[in-house]
Amino acid sequence: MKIATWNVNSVRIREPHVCRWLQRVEPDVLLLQEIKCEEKQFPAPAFKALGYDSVVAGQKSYNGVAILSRIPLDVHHVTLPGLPPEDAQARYLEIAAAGVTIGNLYLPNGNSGGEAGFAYKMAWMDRLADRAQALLDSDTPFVLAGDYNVAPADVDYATGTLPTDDALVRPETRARFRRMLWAGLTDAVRVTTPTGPIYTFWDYQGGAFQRDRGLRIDHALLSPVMADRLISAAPDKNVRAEDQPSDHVPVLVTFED
DNA sequence: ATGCCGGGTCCTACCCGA
Repeated sequence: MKIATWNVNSVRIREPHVCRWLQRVEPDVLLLQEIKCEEKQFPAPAFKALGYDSVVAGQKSYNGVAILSRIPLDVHHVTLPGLPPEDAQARYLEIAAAGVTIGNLYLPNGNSGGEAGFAYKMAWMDRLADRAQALLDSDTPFVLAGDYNVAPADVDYATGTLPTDDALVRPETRARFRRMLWAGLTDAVRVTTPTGPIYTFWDYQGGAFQRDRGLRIDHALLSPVMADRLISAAPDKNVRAEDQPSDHVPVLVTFED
C-alpha cells in the first residue's frame, strides 16, 4: 500500500504536476494540502480520468485539503474533531481505506497574527494530539500525514532559513510534536533515514532549492501497527526541479500489504 | 531577519505563506 502527502500550493495551478506524479508513482492514496479553492473549482475530472476519486474539504483562496484515492474509501471527518464549531479553516480530512484510517492535515503556520496566531497553532496541535490518542485508544491502524509546519529538530532546517524563534521551531511547537511521538506514533521519514538532513520544502526565494537550503515540515506519523508494516518513506525531491513547482515536494510512504 | 517568489482575490495593490 502506498500513501503519499503533498502540499501543492494551489491544485488548479499544479493539476498537471499532480497528474504526472500519479501516473509515474501510482500511489493508492494521495493527500493534498493548500488546494486554495472550493470544492466546485477542484479539478476532480482530471484525476478521475486517471482512476482516482476525490474527496475535498475546500475553502476559498486559503488552506483547503483533499484526498485522491484509487481504492474504495469512507469519509470519516471533514474537520478536526474538537475544534470550535465556528472555526471555518479547511485544514483536516479523515478517511478510512483498506482498513487504515488516514488523516490529512494542514497545520497552521503560526507566524502570522501575533501571539493569537501562535495560540491557534498550539490549540490545533492539542486537538490533533487528542485525535491521535483517540485513534490509539481504539486500536485502529492509522496514518496522520500532511504539512505539519513543524521542523522537529535542528537537523530539519538548513542553517539560516528560519529565525530561532520561528513558529515552526519554537519549543512549544516541538514539544507538541514530540508528545505525539511519545504517545506511540512513529515519524516515518525519520525512522527510515535516522540521521542527516532530509527536506520536504524549499522556499521560492533566494535560490533555496539550488543551494539545498530547505526544511523538513511535511510528515507522516504512524500508529504502531502501521509502523510495523512500514517499508519506506521519503520525499520525492526531483519534483521540486520541475517547471512551476510547488514549494513542497510529495512524501511517499510504502507499507506491506 | 525576511517576503527577493509565487499563490490568492475585492483586478491590482495587497494578503498570505514558512
